[in-house]
Amino acid sequence: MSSRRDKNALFEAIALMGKAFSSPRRLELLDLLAQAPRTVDDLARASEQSTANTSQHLQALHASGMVTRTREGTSVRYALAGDEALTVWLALRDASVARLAEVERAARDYLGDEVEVIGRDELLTRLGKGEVVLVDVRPAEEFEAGHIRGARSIPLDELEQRIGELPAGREVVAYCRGPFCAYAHEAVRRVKESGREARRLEEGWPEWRLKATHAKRRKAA
Amino acid sequence: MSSRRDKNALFEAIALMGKAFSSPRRLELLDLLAQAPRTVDDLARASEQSTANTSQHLQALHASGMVTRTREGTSVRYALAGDEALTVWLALRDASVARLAEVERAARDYLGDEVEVIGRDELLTRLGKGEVVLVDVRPAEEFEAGHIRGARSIPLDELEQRIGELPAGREVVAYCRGPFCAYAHEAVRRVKESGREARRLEEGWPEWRLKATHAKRRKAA
DNA sequence: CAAGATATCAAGTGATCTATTGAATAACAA
DNA sequence: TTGTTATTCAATAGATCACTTGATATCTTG
Repeated sequence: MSSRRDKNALFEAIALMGKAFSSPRRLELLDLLAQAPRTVDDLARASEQSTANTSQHLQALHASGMVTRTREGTSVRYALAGDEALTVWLALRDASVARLAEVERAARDYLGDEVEVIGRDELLTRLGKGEVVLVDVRPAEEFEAGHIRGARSIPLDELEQRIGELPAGREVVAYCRGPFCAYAHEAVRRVKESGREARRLEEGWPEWRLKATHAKRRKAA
Repeated sequence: MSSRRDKNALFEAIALMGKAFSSPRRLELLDLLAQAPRTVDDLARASEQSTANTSQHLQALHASGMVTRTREGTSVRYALAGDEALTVWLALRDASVARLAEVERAARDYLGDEVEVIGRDELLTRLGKGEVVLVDVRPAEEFEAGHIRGARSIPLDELEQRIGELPAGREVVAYCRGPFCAYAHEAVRRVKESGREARRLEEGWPEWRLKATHAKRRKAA
């Protein structure tokens, strides 16, 4: 009992999953998969790297237990492996923001000026009163794979044309993939330019969904 | 806006923290630090590796933002960097158990036969009724650094001599560092050999503490 | 200030990881 | 079958990482 060999084996096994988080490319793939399942080719295009390299990283992620893989005709669809996997990724992301100044700096550079935010609770109460209109500005496929109840889909690149669709007199709230996603920031800026009130939802879709299922489970118990 | 360079920088910054989890040695150090702050020398002994190597890994962990460092006279004390850090580590640990068969196998080899467990809620109600006696079987320093309210400290290697201290007629519940810690398993086996009822608490100290502070915060809000 | 303990640094070696290239395979459609 | 598309494999060069050894720096105590 308590043998060094067994203990090493245990931590080596955990490190197998840990390796998933040691490469920026893999993290970007995880971030994309947190929105919706995708094919290799799709992920390669979205992360702007070669297909071969994407495939190799995806295989590494699969070996680490973070993603699942299903063949669909000629292509292969990868998906995040359950809520545990999502939870780890979100925890790492949040911890890195909290503890590493580099991440905050990089995020500021990437996202541009901060815009006003609204939190989960306030959004829910104002949505209930019909005071706001909630817009999902991610690409349409991601909206279809899952979205916040009551949101309408206007992908960022259609916002300019379709801004008239939004009912007047209500504040606009935009959300996208998460705190590092530039879409909602940009959307809020554009809506405000058109002379309307707008804020960004603090949460992105993955963390919203996770909190929602937790709440449901707590209620059920 | 939305430039590839900035996006890469962002994920590279997060991967800085991610690298903390890619080495089994570092994971073992994190696991130890989740119990209590410790000095380099102490950690080197506990993880059975050279001081120089331990120091290097600890510096890597420090660079990754997972641990803090304070000089104390001639030695340096490392500690986990806040609840965010603990949360990531626990999330990774749990996800790896859920997703990787290798971890379960390694854990079984290390821990030996499973013993009966008791959950958080049942323990709390039975503790309230005075039906159980809760024993912390970790080393005394870890008990001193923090423990479950109402527990008494009997380190595993003193259990044999001190087993008489335990009030008769009450079930014994033992806990230690977490699901991969062999102390509680072994303690339960020994207590049962002496003819008393005993179970192992499912949670270890770090996750118990984290849940407790969450509950407190929810209450405060 | 000298001695002793603790931690870190520096250099080196073997191992592992990353991204690239071009070839190989699998599923499908004509 | 043959061609087309999507994915994976194999080989490789360069970079990074892990661990060792021996020297160095820092703080405390006598």
